[in-house]
Amino acid sequence: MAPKRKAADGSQSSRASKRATPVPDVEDITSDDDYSDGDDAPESSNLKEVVDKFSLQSFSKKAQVDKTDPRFGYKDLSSLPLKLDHYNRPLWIEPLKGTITLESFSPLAPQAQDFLTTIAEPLSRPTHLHEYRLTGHSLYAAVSVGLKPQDIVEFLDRLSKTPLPESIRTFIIEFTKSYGKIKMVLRHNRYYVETTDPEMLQRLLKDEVIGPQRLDNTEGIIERAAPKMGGLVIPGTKDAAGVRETTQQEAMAARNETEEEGAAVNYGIDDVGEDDREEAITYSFEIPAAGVEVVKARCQSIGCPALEEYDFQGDTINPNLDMDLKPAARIRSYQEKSLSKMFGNGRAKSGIIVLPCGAGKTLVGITAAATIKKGTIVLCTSSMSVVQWRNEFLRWTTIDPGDIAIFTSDHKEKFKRSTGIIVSTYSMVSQTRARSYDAQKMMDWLQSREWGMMILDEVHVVPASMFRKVTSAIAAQSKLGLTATLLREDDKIKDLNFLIGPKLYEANWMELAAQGHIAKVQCAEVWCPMTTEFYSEYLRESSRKQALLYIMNPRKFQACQFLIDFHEKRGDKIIVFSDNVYALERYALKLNKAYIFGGTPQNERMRILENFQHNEQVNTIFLSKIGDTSLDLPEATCLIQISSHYGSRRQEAQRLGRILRAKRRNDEGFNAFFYSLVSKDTHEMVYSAKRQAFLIDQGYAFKVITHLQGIDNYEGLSYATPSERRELLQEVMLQNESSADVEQVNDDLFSMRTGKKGPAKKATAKRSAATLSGLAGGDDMAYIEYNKSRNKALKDKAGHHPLFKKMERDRQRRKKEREGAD
DNA sequence: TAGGCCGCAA
DNA sequence: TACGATGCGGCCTA
Repeated sequence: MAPKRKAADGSQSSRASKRATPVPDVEDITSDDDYSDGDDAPESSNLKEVVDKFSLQSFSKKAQVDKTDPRFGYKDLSSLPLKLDHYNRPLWIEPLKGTITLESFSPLAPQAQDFLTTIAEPLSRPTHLHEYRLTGHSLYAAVSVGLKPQDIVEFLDRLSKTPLPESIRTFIIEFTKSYGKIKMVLRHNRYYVETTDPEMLQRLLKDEVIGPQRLDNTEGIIERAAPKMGGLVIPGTKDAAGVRETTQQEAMAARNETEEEGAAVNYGIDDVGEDDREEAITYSFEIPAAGVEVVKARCQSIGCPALEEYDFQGDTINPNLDMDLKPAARIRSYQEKSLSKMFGNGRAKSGIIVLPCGAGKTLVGITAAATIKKGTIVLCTSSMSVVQWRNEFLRWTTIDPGDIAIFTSDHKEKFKRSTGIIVSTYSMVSQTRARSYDAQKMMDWLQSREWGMMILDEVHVVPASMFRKVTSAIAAQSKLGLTATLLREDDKIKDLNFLIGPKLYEANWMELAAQGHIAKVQCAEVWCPMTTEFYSEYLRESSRKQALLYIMNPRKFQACQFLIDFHEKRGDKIIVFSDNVYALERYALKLNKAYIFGGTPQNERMRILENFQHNEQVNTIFLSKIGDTSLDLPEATCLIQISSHYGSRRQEAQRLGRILRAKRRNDEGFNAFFYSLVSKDTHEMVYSAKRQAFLIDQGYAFKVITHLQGIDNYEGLSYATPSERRELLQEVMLQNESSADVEQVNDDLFSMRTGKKGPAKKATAKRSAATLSGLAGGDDMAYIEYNKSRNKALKDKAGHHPLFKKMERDRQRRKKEREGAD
């Protein structure tokens, strides 16, 4: 069934999801049957019915009859009547897809923007027009922070230029009717299914799966007043500063419900201006802990997923952790806003917070932990960030160092007292192969405990098949995912909705830059023409080798050299990124700069980074993709990208993130510069366009530079003469061969020995023939000699660089695999 | 304690 | 799309 629906509007929805952080359509909520446990055939068809009933598409069917001209795509609103004072209203609402376009120059825009980020998914936010979309999950997130459907409808109607389309109104009302109505609550360490809607309660009790789960020995249906924000104050906020003196003493003992009259803060959505939650009554019934998974799966499959909330203030069984933010610590407004989405009703909601790099994700996680004050487990991608997290905890909070422990392969600690914080890596926890004895003991311990919160750093890695295991392996009351780039090039990002929870908050990069929290960056794409020699080889080669040709394009090298020199003279600190290690090394050696790649030993890395940070003489470093994630980079102000991983938007965003901390310089209105060097008329252009999509949706404008001013009379430009370029080409072609297919090609070039026969080998031989003919000059001997010494140099290097050994190993292994397959 | 090996990610 | 280059973390061995 799912494929059929997908086929119906596949092209449109997939195109939309490529634009920005992809958002699942309504249909996605349940289309993956393999994830909801215990789904058998009749249930699935039932679930399809329900989902269809609630999908925006089905509401729009009627509207689709009078199809608008397809040339205008889905944004043709010409058939809708305009309100008389439409120029005062900033929203265009599209009835078929639920796309909302905001005129961000309207005076009402700031207010509208706040609201829209709550109820809809941001798709694209360039300077003048912002695009959002209403989806099931966005509405889910909206109701989970306490918004009422009427509020949403009213608000949209008020700001829309056209009367609110009926399809949208129905969608919101019908959808929210069942969505977010059910809450899974843990109170005094007992699990309750809770709802404010008596009808829903009846439906649940009659349900063949959920009904029997109800515990009989309890008092049945429990009625109680819905919780309010009460005395909860998020530490580090302005309110906390005022409240601290008065409440700290009591708070130290235990926060409890009697604190109702404490300095309550309105953490709801201020824009709506109404908070009628006081009188709400909730109904709940208890289920056994073992039934939680079953009930959650069932709720998901009947189209009304249960919100997971943790009533940590009422949790008297899990011991409290003695930890507070240091008095000096203040969190920023957007951090506070994101946390208020999480703690909107005084409980901890599970979900994901998206903040750009350098905007203080760690502090958000730490503040959340300091708010809950229960045992917390933090998971990171690398052991380096494990150490950083621990240090940040010690830096920002009053936690006793003995209460925070590290669990990695070479550090297996437990905290001293009854509760505390554990920092670990995903791979440590999701390991399926044999564990060392210590690790196993540690894992048993982790799994035997109940954690107040699980913080998932770089949460976009969680959907990977291995890492997703962690969510079930460890029992945590609430989960907080943090990431800068909620992006993957596969479609697994939607899995996060049921693995972790909805997206609670996504910051607007441009806004943070305007407020000075992150750097303002000038992005530029520099188009470097290919030299004729390189281009003719490029046209001849297979795609794998084309890549090396456009990376090693001499004009690109010159552009890089020129830009480095230009920015060094301005006093910038420059990072040059290259995914390709060969190019990285060649560029760096030629320009006499330091470079770090995977094979660089740890102490060497430290030495280079140290110098880059403090030594006035070292202003440029070259990094392989090691710099994308796993290096703690010092502040840089200029970034040049010479080669990158195909069309990965995540990588582009992550790299840009490396200069977002830069705030020193402020000439020309920019703090930092981001250059992407692209060889013109090659496939690189296509990738480059794809890569930029995310940043453009965040509002960045890429300036295209086709000619660098002043490069013509620049002294000492490399590869200025044709003979130098030819030499480079020769080198590249040879390196290309040996790096891509060393065994076979070397057989062809340097020995008379005929290798094993096979189709792959034949093709290689043909390619290398073409290569030879393309090289300048007739004296092949000369360059064979040259190549020999080059190989020797590589061999010598192999002594110091594990990479070269490993490369060789991998090559051998692949070769064996190929042969084995034949 | 370093380095080999393996599985995994995107 | 599939592919595959590069890198990482963990366990095991010398």
